[in-house]
Amino acid sequence: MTKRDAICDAALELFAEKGIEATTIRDIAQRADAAEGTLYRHFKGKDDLAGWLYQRCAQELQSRLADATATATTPKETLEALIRGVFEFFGDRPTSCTYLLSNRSENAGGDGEASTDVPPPLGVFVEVIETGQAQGAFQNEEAPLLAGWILAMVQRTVLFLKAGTLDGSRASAIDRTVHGAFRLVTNE
Amino acid sequence: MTKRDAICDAALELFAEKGIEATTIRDIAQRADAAEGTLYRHFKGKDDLAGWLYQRCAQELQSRLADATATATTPKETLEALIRGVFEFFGDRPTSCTYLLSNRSENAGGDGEASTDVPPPLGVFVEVIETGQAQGAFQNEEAPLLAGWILAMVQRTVLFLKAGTLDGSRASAIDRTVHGAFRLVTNE
Amino acid sequence: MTKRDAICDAALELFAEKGIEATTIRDIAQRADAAEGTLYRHFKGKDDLAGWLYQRCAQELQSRLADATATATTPKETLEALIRGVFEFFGDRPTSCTYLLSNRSENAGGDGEASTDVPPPLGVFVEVIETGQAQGAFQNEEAPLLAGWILAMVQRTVLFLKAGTLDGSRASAIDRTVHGAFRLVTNE
Amino acid sequence: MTKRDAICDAALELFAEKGIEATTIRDIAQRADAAEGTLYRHFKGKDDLAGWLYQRCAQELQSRLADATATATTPKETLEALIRGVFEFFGDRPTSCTYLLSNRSENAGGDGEASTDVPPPLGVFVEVIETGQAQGAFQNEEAPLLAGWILAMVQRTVLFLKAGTLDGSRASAIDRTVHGAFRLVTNE
DNA sequence: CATGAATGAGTTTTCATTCAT
DNA sequence: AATGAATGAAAACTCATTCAT
Repeated sequence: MTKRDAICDAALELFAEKGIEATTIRDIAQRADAAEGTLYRHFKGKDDLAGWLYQRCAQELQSRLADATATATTPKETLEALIRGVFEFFGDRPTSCTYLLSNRSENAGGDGEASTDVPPPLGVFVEVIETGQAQGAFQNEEAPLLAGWILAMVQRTVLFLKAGTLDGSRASAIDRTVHGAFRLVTNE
Repeated sequence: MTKRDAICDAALELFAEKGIEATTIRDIAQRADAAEGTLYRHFKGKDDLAGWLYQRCAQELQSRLADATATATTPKETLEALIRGVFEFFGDRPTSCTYLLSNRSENAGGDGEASTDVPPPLGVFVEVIETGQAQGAFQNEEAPLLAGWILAMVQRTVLFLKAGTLDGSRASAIDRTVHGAFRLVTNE
Repeated sequence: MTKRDAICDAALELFAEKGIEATTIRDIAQRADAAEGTLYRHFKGKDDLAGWLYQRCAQELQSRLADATATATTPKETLEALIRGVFEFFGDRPTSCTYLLSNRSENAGGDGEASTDVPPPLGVFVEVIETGQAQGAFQNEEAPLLAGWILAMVQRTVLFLKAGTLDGSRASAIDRTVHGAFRLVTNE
Repeated sequence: MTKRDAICDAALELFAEKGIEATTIRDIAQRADAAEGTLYRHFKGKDDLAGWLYQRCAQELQSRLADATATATTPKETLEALIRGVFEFFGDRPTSCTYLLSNRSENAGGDGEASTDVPPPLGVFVEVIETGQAQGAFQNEEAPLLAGWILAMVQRTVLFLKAGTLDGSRASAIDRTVHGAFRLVTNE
């Protein structure tokens, strides 16, 4: 593992733990066992690093969701695959996910979408919902709003799981979230 | 209006606009037309001020929701009143609401609940949902989870309203959120 | 007791406890149960107050030493009376004494003598010693040096008494200091 | 010479000249020709720096006194060597000595001994005096008290020397202090 | 590539002093 | 006389960034 990777890992952890602003270059360097100056050999600065990590996390989630939907056929199946994909992403890459969903990404994205605190996979959800609506499987609510709601539910469930305040198992929480989302979008 | 109030107002605005960390004491003092030292006569420091504002906002929302539910009789009506109460609070006190729902309050609360990024009114929602479940009006999903989901939906809708990315009117968005929440919790 | 007196008492205590610089106007006002501005009605500022207290303490010690030597006849008796007078002063006015002997008076005196950290009663001691030398009772060492040494011994003994690190009683420590001073100055 | 050393030297000088509280970080940085922030790379803050300097000075004096007593055989000789050692230390390291003896070290030491304003070498003096008492060469007064008195005398003489208020030469003042200490402790 | 001491601008904080009440 | 909120200048401290090694 190169110093660059060590710095990325350390920064991702710290950004997820304390937020970008509260994390200092020295914090990152210490956890990465690197010198402070080394960071500047690979990134323009802290904001650049944060933006880069954000993009990397978003892309990873994106490609993971693409995989998740590959085998699904109906809109309902696809939506379920998407939701499970987000949870899976959280299981495998908890730090990335925490960072991505924590609303801590703040201005890390740089673009306008981030400013509304909507995580990047929103678009995929919107597409699926629109398809479902065209097929009459989903109710006719504004698709971005439905997508936003579902993502918000997932995000909140992830936080509950992290906090350990839910009754059943992790798998059960995921099942219930899928079920909840279906209640929200399906026609009956 | 005293200088203290001016400082509170200025700080609330700035915290909502830019977040706590990005707001400097100087920012606050300038907008409040006060000297920097004046802030320290009334608060221990920025964090103390942020915590105090958080408590004040939370209490205001709390009492507003108490009022909102006063005339409601059935759980369904109460839940609707709560949701509309949150939206109303946002209409009347947009800054307080933005601050409260922005996940920017970060560690301003100081207590455990804040750490899961759950806004304080969660408890009121949980109570109503449990009552509804006892009466057989609401489905038997874990009450805190349902409450969390609904609050997450409301929060997201508020953000969409702020961003102006929704199709219909503000009133329509509120109606649709109430409707969505019902789909989530009611037994058919 | 007037506010002015309360302020003086509070300031003297705090100056003795923490030193002049480490004591804030607010500290004084709080302990005196007075407003911060009240101090400025009676004194020009903190330094003025410190100087005034220093003078008052010094004068009190001075007059006490004058009394103490009133009944003494020989230089030896007078010297003993002076030393006991300083200890007595410390017993009756511990705060004043602490302040006076603490080398904390720093630049409170304003004059040159204070800069060498020599407490004001030095002059009285010098006179007695010179008289004793003229009568052949005391050894012919430079009188200010002898006086400085004796005062230094007394000061150190006072500190030991305050710290409670001495074996015998307070009275015994005083006796022994007198005895030690005699060894230093008498001709056999 | 590194910046760190420059900062230490500058701080020691300023602490000795004006005291710790009256010395600002900017004072130190300017005299050391360093940026203010540089100080914080090496020390936690002013108090940390002061404590570190205090320890360094105390150790230096300690080791110097150890050297001074190496060739002495009798307790009397050793005591003389110690006293001359303190004066020598003052000659070679006037700043360190001034700082150490100035009662300005205030709470810089952090330990209990410093609170009684007793400079660290007290212990060495106590040992020598106890040895002398065991051999019958010194009078049977409490050893720490005798040691405290002698150190107080030396300290006062040093201040007189700095102030230039003594009649004879520096060497003579030292001789006379040794002589005075002997009067205080020897049996006849 | 890697280092970490040094920088200095910006931020927080303190506190003696003033002044309207 | 007494008050205490307000001031603002100065102090302490932080930290992203640079650069010589």
